[in-house]
Amino acid sequence: MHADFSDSWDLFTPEVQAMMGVFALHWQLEQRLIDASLGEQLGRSECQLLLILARPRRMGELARLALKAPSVVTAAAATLEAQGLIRRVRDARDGRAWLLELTEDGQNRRQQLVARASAVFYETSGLSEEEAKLLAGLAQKIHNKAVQSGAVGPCEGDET
Amino acid sequence: MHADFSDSWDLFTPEVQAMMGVFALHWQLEQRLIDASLGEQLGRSECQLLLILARPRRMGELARLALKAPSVVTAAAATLEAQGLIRRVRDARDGRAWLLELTEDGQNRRQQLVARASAVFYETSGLSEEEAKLLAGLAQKIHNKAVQSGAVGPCEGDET
DNA sequence: TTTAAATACTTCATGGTCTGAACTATCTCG
DNA sequence: CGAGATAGTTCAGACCATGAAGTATTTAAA
Repeated sequence: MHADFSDSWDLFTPEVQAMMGVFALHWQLEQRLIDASLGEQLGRSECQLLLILARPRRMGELARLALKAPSVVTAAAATLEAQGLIRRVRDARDGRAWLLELTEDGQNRRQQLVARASAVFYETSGLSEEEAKLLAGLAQKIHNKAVQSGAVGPCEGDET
Repeated sequence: MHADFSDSWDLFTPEVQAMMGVFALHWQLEQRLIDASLGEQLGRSECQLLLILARPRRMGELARLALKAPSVVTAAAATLEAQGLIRRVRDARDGRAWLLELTEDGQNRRQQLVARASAVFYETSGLSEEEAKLLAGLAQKIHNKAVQSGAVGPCEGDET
């Protein structure tokens, strides 16, 4: 159809162009990832958490990394736990905090999700593997910066 | 801040890394753009529409380009019109369709928004101008592809 | 010309997701 | 021990998007 920007993409500044690409990719990824995850009750937050959980993390950490409110993580964790994908363990170093870690099922499920995400990524972005790596490089900078600005918190002692 | 991935970013595949950067940037941009637009009643959709409206477009076109349902565009257009930022004109070539075009106020508002978006973009992404251009290049491919897959329409051949 | 089907947009009810405030439990420090 | 900070939880309300049904207009066939 004639609904692309081939005629007027140049009317946008590079920054706006970048934004529109980001919006488009984000929308497609979320949409198709969730559609693909049907059969289980995984929503957006659950998928995102699963992706981030490459290794055990505290819930507060997860909230900051996913740029979500803590209450969202609580809800998502409850869902994931109910499906046996994660386990909650008290943080030995701070009895207030929970560590979320993947069960064996969770690890399998995560692998599937990562594979699915890669496929969807290439399908919807149309990028080559090299371009994807390029984007990944930019992404690291972006994500780090975003997490920092999002993390308004003055140093809390959750580190040591 | 201890909540970054400096310790484990490499645990993710490049595709997942890219996704996480995209998610982060998208979230920040939407959030901060809307916060900045307070004082007027501009929501996410309204901002997005304003950005796309570099030149008059039909509502259906806008829906496809923004990857939203037509009803969302209807609602957003009503808001923008109520604020005097856009004007609705019947498409001379098809009396069923409306063309949305910016009023003079709308053009000013759009310029502000673009400027604001650029600022927010650099602040939250931490990218250089060159990197932004790089990202913009990838973005065009992405957006085109996304719009195409989204446009399931029985529309005649834009090849493919 | 008349009529049926397709298209562009609108309206509305519904559901999903996020936010923010108030709450419990635990830790830290004096 | 007690005050204040921090980690997580709960819940109500707002926001946004979806999808089905409705109106107006065009297109094309009878």
